[in-house]
Amino acid sequence: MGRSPCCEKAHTNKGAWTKEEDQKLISYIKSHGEGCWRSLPKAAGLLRCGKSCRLRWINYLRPDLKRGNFTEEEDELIIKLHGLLGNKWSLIAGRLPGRTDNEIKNYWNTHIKRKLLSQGIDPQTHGQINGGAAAAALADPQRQEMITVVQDDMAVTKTISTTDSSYLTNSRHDDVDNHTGDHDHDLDLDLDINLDLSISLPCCSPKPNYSQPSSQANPTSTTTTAAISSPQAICLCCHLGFQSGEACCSCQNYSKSPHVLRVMRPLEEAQR
DNA sequence: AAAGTAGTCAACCGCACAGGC
DNA sequence: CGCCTGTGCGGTTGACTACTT
Repeated sequence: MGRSPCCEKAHTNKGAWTKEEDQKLISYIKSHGEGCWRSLPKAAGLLRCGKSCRLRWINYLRPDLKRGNFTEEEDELIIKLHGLLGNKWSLIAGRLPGRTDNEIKNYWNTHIKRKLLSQGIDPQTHGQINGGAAAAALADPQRQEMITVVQDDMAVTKTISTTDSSYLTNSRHDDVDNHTGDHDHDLDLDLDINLDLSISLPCCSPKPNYSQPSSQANPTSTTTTAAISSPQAICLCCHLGFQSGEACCSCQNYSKSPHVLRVMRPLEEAQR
């Protein structure tokens, strides 16, 4: 069937953005807010495709972007998150305040890949290039990552078994829902998933939407989850090597900030 | 100084999904 | 239920810059 083009390409500019275009986009979004990207270019007086506007805003013009070099801590976090999530750049970016998926993707491809290769680590499997130990560990059928999800508004949780290693290597954010559908027996509940992982750098600058009234409307009922209350689980942050309170905001602040996803694993696995 | 090469990163492309109709 | 639209994502490209010869 084929999709219709996202815009009338014959009348749109392409390539690098000019300062004038940037200014138009910024001032339009400042006064009207984000959203409705398809109609935005016309409304803002831009000869650009809506997708192009969105990309420009998200990757370059957004005021909360942190420009500049990545820190060692960010490096570490990206590597660890990539080991867990694969090429899910948007999810990884969600854990790095002020960084965009495109930026992280570029950084991965230009810096981290090379860094890992020079250390003899396969950037895809995160295993030793000659041994592949980590990849083997990932494929271990005994391995069970317990992901406890705290959903923003519904104030409910669910636990996902990720015995299937494809969950870690192939799933998109939205595939998780498919995954849950395919493995209902692994689930406690059949609900939507908020993939807002509660992993972040020590600075832990909160995302703006965390403070939205709707998210805070009912914080108390979400604070108790099976994983939290269970002594048989540890926080992924801790598992990844961060000391409690160092990078793991959720360990310390979880009860205060329930709108997080905690990736947990059984204690016996962690103790192995 | 010029040419060639490598590295970086903004931007584009195509695909998939959600939701409305 | 199927089609269509809007949006977001990951992969890729290509322009620009830095470095080397």
